[in-house]
Amino acid sequence: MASDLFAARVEAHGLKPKHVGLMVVLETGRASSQLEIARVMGVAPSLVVALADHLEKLGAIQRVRDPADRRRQVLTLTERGRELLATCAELAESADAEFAADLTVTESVVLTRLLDRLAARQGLPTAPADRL
Amino acid sequence: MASDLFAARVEAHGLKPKHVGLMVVLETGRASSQLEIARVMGVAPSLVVALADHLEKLGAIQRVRDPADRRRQVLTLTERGRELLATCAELAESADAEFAADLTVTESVVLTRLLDRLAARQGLPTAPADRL
DNA sequence: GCAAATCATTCAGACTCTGAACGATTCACC
DNA sequence: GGTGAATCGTTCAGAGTCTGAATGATTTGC
Repeated sequence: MASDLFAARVEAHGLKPKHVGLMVVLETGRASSQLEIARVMGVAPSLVVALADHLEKLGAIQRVRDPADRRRQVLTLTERGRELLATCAELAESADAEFAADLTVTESVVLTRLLDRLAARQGLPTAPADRL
Repeated sequence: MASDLFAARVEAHGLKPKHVGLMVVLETGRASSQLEIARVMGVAPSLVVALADHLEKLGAIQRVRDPADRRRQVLTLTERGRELLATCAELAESADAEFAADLTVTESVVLTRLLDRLAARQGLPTAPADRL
């Protein structure tokens, strides 16, 4: 619904919503290896490879072999990645704001609180990562 | 979110969410020719062809050339189609109910009213056709 | 040490949807 | 009335996204 708006805008930064989702996972420290990320995001590991390839090419993340287990690739956000993520957070907020433009303040507060509770119940992150 | 649940369940009836969306459009009389349907649903006309083909094969709709303009195909719901649609409506409601299981009654009422207003503002049908 | 399991990667393919053609029909206009 | 432009449905090739099986590298269990 409003995610389409968000998707269109992050595209200007060379990103798809799933790329942002991956960065959110990294930022919140919910996973570091690619397989963990795949599980958290609910997608196939092969897709994480493609997403990480792109993010690495953009300079948003770093891929480092875990010295303790050299099968694992440890992904970390770079400074550039954090900048990008901050920009995307702003885009998400403004998209939400536009979408809920004709709600009163109290209404929108009520709405976001209800949705947060539903998201939590669903085992999802409470943050704006519901746009994968 | 909850639409995934809905999608999985209508699949048991040989339908995708878009098929249900098309039937809702017919039921609400918002369009009859295929091109109108495409515009209302926001999809390409060629997709409507495929959706209608499938629904016709299931016996849910009828395709009749408009006598007044023989370029147009007029789609109408059959009795079987109305039955299917009723079943889908139940599925949608139960999926919603499960999804909002741990909300109080007043909370869920507030939520649906807010979402309805947002949908209306967006020019969407107020009905459960937000699952396209 | 060696077999089995684990992680990342590649690749083919399924699925959904779009846009450009094309045939049939209707409309505008002279 | 007749002709060219527009409209509707349809087909088809292809883009985009995602999955699952196969492969290679590495680690773990025993």
